[in-house]
Amino acid sequence: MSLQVYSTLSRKKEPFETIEPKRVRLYVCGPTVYDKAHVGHAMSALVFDIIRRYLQYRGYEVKHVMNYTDVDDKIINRANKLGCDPFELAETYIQQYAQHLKDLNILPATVNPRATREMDEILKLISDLIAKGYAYEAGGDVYYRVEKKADYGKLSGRKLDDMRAGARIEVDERKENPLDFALWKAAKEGEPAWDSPWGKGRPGWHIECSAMSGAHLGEQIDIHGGGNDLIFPHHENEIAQSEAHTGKQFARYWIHNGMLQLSGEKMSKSLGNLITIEDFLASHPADALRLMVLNSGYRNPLTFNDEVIGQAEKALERLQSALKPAAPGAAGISPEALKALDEQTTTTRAGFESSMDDDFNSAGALGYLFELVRVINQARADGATDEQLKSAQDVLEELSGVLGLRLRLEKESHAADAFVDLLVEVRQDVRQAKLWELSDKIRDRLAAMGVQVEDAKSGSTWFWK
RNA sequence: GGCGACGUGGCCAAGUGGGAAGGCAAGGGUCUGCAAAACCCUGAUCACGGGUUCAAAUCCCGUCGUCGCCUCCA
Repeated sequence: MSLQVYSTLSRKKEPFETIEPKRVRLYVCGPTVYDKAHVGHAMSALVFDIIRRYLQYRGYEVKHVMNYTDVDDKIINRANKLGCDPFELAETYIQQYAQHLKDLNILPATVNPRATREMDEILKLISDLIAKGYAYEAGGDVYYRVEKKADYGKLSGRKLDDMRAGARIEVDERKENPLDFALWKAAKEGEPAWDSPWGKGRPGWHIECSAMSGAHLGEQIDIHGGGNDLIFPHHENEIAQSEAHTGKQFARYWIHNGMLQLSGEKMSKSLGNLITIEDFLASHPADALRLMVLNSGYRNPLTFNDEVIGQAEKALERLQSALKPAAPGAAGISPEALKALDEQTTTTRAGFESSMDDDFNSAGALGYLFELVRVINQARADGATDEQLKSAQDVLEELSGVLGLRLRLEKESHAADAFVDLLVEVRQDVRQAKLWELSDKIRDRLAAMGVQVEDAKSGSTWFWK
C-alpha cells in the first residue's frame, strides 16, 4: 500500500501523488510574530516536521517553505503599546522562533519568506486580481470579491448564504459583500506602509501566503499545511486568491493539525491560557513534546497537561532503555534467539512504514517501536552481547530518527567520563569486599551528580542521566 | 443559529465491518547485598438507545456530553 494522505479539501484519505515525481512542494503557514510562541505553535511545527521527515525517508526531496507574517495589525498595535519599532519587534520574535525550532529538533525550512520582503510579488498578485475582476479598490483599500468565484467556501464547506445569515462581521459599506476580505489596507498615520497603485498601505493577511507560495513553489503545490483554525478564513481565502490568479488548482493536499488542548480548551492568546515554548523547554526535554505529538493522531486535539507530559517523559526513557549496552560479561544468546531478534526488526520496519503510510499514523508507528524495545531488552536480559544487539538497536535509532526523536542525547561533557569510570571501577572492588555502605555512598553521590549506576551480576554500567 | 470533529481500561492513545496495538500508572513475580533498570504475569460488555448485517468499537438514525471554526489565532 502506498502513502495515503487525508486532505481537508476532499475530507478523505487519498493516494499521495506529487506534481513532479519524488519531489514535494510543501508550504506551511508560520506564525505572526508579535509575541512569544506557545506550545501550540510548537505542536504544529512538530507535526509538519514529522511529515517532512517521513516523506524524506520515503525518498522524496522536500522543498519546505514556512513564512513569517511580519507586518500586521497585531504587530503594529503591540509595537505602539511598547513604544518600539514594529519591524524590530518582529525581528526579535523571528529570531526567537527560529531558535525554538532548533531546540525542538525541527528541520529548518528550505525558505523562510517574510511578507515585508515579498512586496513586489504581493502587489503584482493584487493588480492581477483587480485586472481579472476578482478584486476592487475602495478608498485606498483593496478587497477580494467573494461572489465572483463560484466555488468560494469549498475548503471549509461553507456557503456564502449560510455565512451571511449568522454573520458576526462588522458592516463596512465600502465592501460590496460583508464577506469580502482585504488584500490591501490603506495606511493610517504613522503605520508602516509601502507604495502601491492604490496609495500607501500594507498587505492583508491572506494575500502574502498566496504570493509567497507562488514565488517560491510555483503556481501549484503538493501540500499546504497549518493548524485547523486556519481553515477558515485564511486558507479558504488563499485558495480563492491563488486559483483566481492562476486558474489552476492551488494545493493538491490540504493538511491540518488539531489544536492542543489545555484543560479542555484550545490554547490561544486570546484565552490567555498559554504555555510558551520557552517555559516548556525550561523544565522538560524537547523530545517529550515531540513524543506527545507522535502518540496521537495529528488531526485530533492533543491533550496537554502535567500528567501527560510526565507520561511522555517516561515513555521517552523507555525508548532510550533499548539502546543501553549489553550487560557486563554477557555470554551471548543462541543463534535461534538472534534470529528472532532480526525477525522482529524486519517486522518493526514493515509495521512502522505501513502505519506512517496511512496518513502519517505516528501513534501506530510508535507502537511498533515499543515492541522492538521490548524484544531488544529481552535479548539483553537473556545475555545478548553488544555485537548481537547492534543491528536491532541501529534500526530503532534510525526509525526514531525518522520521527525526529534523538534517543542518544549528548548529556554532560565527556571530560569527566574517565573519572567516573575510575570511580565505578573502584566501587566494584569495594563491592567485592562487601563494603555496602561505602558502595552505596558512591552510587548515591554519583546519582546526585547525574550519573546513574546500574549494578548487574558481573559488573556495573553507568550513564549520564 | 450554521458548518465540522470527537467520546476506546485509572490516565494518554491507535484501530474504523470478522483477533480491542502501544505508552504511563497500579498490583503480583524474577533478578539483586540493597537500590535502580530490565524481564515475566494481571485488567476494557469500545458514551447511551435503536437499526442494518451471518458478523459492528468500526456502517445508519436518535440521545447525551466534550471540543473546534464561523472575529485574530498553529
